[in-house]
Amino acid sequence: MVSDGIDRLGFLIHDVQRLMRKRFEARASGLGLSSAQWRLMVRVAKEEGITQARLAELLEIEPISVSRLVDRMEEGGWIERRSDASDRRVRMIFPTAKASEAYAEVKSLAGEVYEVSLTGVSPEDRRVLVKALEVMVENLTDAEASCVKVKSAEGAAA
Amino acid sequence: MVSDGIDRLGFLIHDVQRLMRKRFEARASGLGLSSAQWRLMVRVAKEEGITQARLAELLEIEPISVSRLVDRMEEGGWIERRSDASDRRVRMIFPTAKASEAYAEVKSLAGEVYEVSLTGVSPEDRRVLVKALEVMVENLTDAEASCVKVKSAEGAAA
DNA sequence: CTTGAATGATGAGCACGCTTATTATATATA
DNA sequence: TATATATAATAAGCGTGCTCATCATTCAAG
Repeated sequence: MVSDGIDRLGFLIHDVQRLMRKRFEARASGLGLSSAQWRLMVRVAKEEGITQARLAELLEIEPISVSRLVDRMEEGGWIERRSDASDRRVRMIFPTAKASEAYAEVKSLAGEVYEVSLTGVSPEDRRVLVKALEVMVENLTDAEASCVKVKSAEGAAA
Repeated sequence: MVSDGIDRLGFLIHDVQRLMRKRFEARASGLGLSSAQWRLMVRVAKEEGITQARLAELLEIEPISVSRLVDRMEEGGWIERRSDASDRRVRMIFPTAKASEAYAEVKSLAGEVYEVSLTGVSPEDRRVLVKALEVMVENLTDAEASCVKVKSAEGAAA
């Protein structure tokens, strides 16, 4: 049915993601910051004192993954855990001075990767690309619900 | 400078890849096949008896990663390692009957994921999307060489 | 034949995602 | 008050990528 490259969409997306991450990490490795850590850092910079649970929600990863990521970032001196006096269950996450200083530089690094990857793609096509990717995220996020339903149904049946 | 979404390109690509993988695996979990295993399977189906080293090259992952992946796929009954009489270092990889039987079904599953994710994206925009992704893979593959400091070695020596 | 480099595969151990289960705390309700 | 449920974080252990190191084998030079 599709011979226009759609049948390789998954492979393409996978490759682009892998190559972008690889290149970003080659650039940022001098700082000792991985792409996963950078994603988390962006959220912490936007909302200092954010909780781990909220980070998990925003990053759409599991709380345990945040826990491990924060462990390593705390070890690396990027962020700091502080207790919340009003709710002793939560850990509030703050960027360190080191993180605040590196922020603009890393953001610029990410921008460079985007520019390199989009070389030769027209502004118009860039808009179409971004729009298509946004639609895909929406479609797949919606789809997840029906997916989870199926899964829990399976689980209940089993 | 960029307020058109390009500054979120990495996050978008990351999210789409993660969601597509998640959805594919939710569908294929009944078969016990992960997306990484499926990528390898496609190569093995196209070239039975392919070596692990060649798989690493085609999949652009490290030989050790292929080794582990093949371990689990052999355990899962998807592929079979055979020795090469003419070179006792190599392990030739063959699909099992189970793999051959499942191939069409899994391919169809992948196609479904693509269709879901592209719902609402016009044929024209799909072409632009695929083309842009292909260009990005090229740019990032080229860039990789210049990225690693061995550019001089490659450029001068070659 | 022997030595040494190159190649194919793998082991050890790490990063970052996951599922499942546990602990501590907060909150709603009998 | 006592109990039940919900929430925040973490522990244990797995999959899939990585780097670095190792082993066996092949091949090129001597």
